Amino acid sequence: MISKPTDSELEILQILWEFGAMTVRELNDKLNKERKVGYTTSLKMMQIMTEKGLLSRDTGERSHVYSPLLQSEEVQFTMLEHILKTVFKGNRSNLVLQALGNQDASPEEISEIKSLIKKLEEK
Amino acid sequence: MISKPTDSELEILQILWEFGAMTVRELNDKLNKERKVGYTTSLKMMQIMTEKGLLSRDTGERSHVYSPLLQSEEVQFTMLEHILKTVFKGNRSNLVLQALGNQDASPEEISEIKSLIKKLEEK
DNA sequence: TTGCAAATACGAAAGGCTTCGTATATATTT
DNA sequence: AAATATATACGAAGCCTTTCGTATTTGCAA
Repeated sequence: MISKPTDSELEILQILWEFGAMTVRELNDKLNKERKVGYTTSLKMMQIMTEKGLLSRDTGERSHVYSPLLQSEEVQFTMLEHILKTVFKGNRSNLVLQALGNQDASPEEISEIKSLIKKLEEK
Repeated sequence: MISKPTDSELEILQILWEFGAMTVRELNDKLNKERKVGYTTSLKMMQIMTEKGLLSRDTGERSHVYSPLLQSEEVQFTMLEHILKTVFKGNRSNLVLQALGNQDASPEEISEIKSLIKKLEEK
């Protein structure tokens, strides 16, 4: 069973998914473009995430290099299934409707979604 | 700004959304059909949720009656927007695709969603 | 080789969540 | 009225998350 990362952990995972494996220094720099975070805070987070099995690290060099152990799609799936149960009582269509409808989904987004559905049907 | 309830809080909100306002005793009974929870645990949770503005309570009778202050749709919206940002980098179509595709969305569900989209377009 | 810079390790504080025990108040029953 | 049952109030423990300070190690440069 795949764990549900915290928001702070997701912040870190997002960066690793986008840019690939990197050192604490590199990740902390990227994080600091969003908000102020101390270096040792990032370090500690990544160490804990490694313990938890969210990241792996290569200690070959002095500066360890961290990689995500989960793919973004796996976490997306886990998170969606979780709120599907906890806030949508398992009603998948309702979730999609809410995702589509109750706000500013542009016509472009909607048509993109329609074509995705078409592809899905062809399988 | 609407808060993001915890999983335990959602458990309680789900029950209140489904069955309407009720006392701690009633809610605790329903909760205990799912898992073992002490009465004072439910009580404390509901008191805290009241402080937070998630519930209101009527103290007219000896047994206070609690009601949800947020509608289920509001929370659904908040939760979805949150994971849209944190795990989908704002890509709404991707979220919908994941909700639809990477699993057992039945043909019935898909066609239901298509008709929902049609309605959405007509607005 | 001594000193400075940069990295990791570690501990711990602060705050939030969940759980429950105990105390107290209020009804109900005998 | 006394005993029992049922409610709320309150405090606190245990755990997790986030943050950072300090200590230690490692590499590089003067």
